[in-house]
Amino acid sequence: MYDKMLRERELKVTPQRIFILEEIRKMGHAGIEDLHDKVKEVYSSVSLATIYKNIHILVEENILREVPVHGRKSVYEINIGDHVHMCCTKCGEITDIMNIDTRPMILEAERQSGQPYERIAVMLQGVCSKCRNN
Amino acid sequence: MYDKMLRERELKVTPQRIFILEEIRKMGHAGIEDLHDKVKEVYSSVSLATIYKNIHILVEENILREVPVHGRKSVYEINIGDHVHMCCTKCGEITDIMNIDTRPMILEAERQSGQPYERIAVMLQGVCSKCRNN
DNA sequence: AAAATTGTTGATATTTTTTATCAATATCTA
DNA sequence: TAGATATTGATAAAAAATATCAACAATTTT
Repeated sequence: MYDKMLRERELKVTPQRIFILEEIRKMGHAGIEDLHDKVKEVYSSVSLATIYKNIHILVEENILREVPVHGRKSVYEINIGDHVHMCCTKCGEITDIMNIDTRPMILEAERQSGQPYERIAVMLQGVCSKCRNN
Repeated sequence: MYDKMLRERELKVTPQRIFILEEIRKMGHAGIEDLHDKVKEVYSSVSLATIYKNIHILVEENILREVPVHGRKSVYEINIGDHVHMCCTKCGEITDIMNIDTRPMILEAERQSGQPYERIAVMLQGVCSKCRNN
């Protein structure tokens, strides 16, 4: 699955790398430290540097995307294109909101400024339904 | 000007603090290190810790806002409420886009998820007109 | 206006986070 | 399967952020 993506970019298909990608997909959004912990469960000797190096190269190659978060460290997700994020101001959980079309906002910005935009990152902040009901 | 905002929150009005706020307003968006350099020009002995402490408390008190940026450290701006940011992928400059209404997107998200959102942060990425013409 | 109170500053130490280095090893190519 | 090349893991180094605390400044109280 990720094999092909890596090969296309001439990145070597190592078990650690595959595991990192699969873990991020499972987790949805993962921080460096979370990831390191998860990977260690299987590759107990994995170095933190390996996590950093992989995250960097995978973001550079557009396989992952960085999601910067207010007040804490970035998390990373599989690059599935632009979409809206929500961050709970109480528990901090980050979730995707997939059904909001961001193109109208991009088009409006392009119309106003006369310059094209390649990407848009939207982060909504509020209390999630789980926290709201507790 | 910032005196009142600080007093209302029972923060002491120190020259360093005022200068930091005025400098951020002038610069539009400032990173910690930029700020430290600017403040040092006038208060040559200002400690980096003072910059950090002020940024933190001023963000907490909603006088400043953090603007997280992909691939680098956050910058900070005077809190003028939600608005769209643009970051040039070539020169890195961050600018405000003031005339895009973010409420429709918030309303749509609220309609879909049935939960309220207090804030929205939008970051557009593209090559700015200055870079485009060079 | 001086004294008391309280918060802030600056200096520095410490911690945390990230990057660099490099030999050993694993992946891939031919 | 051998050779070329990239990746890993260990660790050192650098960079970024936070904690500590005495001296000081802003504000409040008297």
